[in-house]
Amino acid sequence: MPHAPCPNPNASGGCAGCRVRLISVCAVLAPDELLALEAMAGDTAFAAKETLFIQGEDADAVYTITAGMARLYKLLPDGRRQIVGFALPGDFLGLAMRERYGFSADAVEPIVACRFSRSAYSAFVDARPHLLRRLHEFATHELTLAQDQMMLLGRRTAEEKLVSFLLHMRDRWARLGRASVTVPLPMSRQDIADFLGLTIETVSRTFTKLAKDKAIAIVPDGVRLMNLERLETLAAA
Amino acid sequence: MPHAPCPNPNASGGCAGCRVRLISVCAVLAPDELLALEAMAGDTAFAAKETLFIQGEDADAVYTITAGMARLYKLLPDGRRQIVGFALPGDFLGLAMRERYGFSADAVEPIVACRFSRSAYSAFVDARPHLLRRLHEFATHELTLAQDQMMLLGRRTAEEKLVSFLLHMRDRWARLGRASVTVPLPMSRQDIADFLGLTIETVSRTFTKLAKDKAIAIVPDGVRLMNLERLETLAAA
DNA sequence: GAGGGGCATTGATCCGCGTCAACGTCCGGC
DNA sequence: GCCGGACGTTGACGCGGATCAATGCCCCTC
Repeated sequence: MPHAPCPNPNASGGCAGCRVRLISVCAVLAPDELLALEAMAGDTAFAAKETLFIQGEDADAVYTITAGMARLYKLLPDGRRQIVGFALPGDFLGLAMRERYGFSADAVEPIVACRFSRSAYSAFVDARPHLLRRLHEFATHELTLAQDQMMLLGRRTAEEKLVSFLLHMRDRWARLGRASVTVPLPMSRQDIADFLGLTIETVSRTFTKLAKDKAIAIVPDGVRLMNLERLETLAAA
Repeated sequence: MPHAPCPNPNASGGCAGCRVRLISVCAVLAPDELLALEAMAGDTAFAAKETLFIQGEDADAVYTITAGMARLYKLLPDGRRQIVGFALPGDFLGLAMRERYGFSADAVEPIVACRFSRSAYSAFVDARPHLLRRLHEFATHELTLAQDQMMLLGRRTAEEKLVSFLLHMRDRWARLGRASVTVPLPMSRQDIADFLGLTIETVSRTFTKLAKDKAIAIVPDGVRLMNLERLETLAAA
């Protein structure tokens, strides 16, 4: 549920002034289309740990994240969890546009998201093939990432998994204009473990080992990449 | 490379008579569009183990499989392999429509595939939003399957992996009109292992264990599901 | 600033699956 | 019908990462 004081980053300027517009699906929309979209959009804020939606629920809304990070995950009946992705500003939730959500999503840290009713958004897309094309590009990009993640989960060691993850996160932050050797990791160790198919203890031990080897330095809410060459060798192997 | 005697299943009737048309992306095309598509199509046959394309190559063609099974896989520099999917009749290879192939594909058994040059196909799609929509549905379906596979690879045990795989293959054959408790498995044990993130020995041992438990029976080129209830319990857990 | 709860780290031990090795089975060729 | 090679199965053993358990470290609350 949206929280009361909504620090809407789009408040001034609307969609045209949205700071994630150019990296989101909205980048392909013309000014008049942005205005039409704006009429459908509802900005919502979510507190840390708050739920956006749950796997199996009626998919009545789609979202573009404008601030913060969400985790997307599936659960087994016995509680085992697999995080299938982390959503950052500019990311679109609801590519599938199915009747029901295929995974659950909740906020790692406070989030602001642009919300659309699925039926309205679907009609909007149907009338705009260039937006559909954009959505398809996003979907195939996600599919490629998912296949990379299959390789990681099925065939890589714990150390390779963690290093690949760090380099991947660095690249994602870089695309958001936050290129740095310091990689923010707002998610918990448990989240990282559930993304990489490991346990929290193995994640922690592997971080410690990499830090001992001076490949990384552990800093508050993230890591600093100290030896990129070595890290890239570990990830490539 | 295509082999000489090409047993083209579409030869009589063209696209309109294609036996996978209604389950392929082509199902949404009108008769006149099928004729236009037919002019672009080239049917090709591949022998078992023959390569359709290799990861990283220029993606100059897209395919719809019309007969046989292909394996889609990624390799690490040291030879570790992850199979990201098996393609069956009706499946489309080239959803991404990127400059380069994101994975390699080769024939598990003799294949017949409908081949299109990527540039021509891309132009064809651009002029037909309903086909783009169909491709997007295929892409999001693949994405959902990929996320299920992430759950399987990251969080399931060897036995759960194998049972889930068997039930999944049964459902795929069923959608092709070959519903049966006997599940054909034309791929090798090594292929199954590389799909499930296991070794060939573990796959073999797990098959033997399931057969000893009378949950399955191992038959030439497949398995017979003997105790569906038990198998479904194992897969759900 | 004392208490407490959530998260992370570290150590000891265990075990599922990988590794290594031997053997069996099928099948195609000559 | 014998041979050879590819593929599959089975057994013995080892290891990477899971499990179990204790401790540490924040940070929040009162």
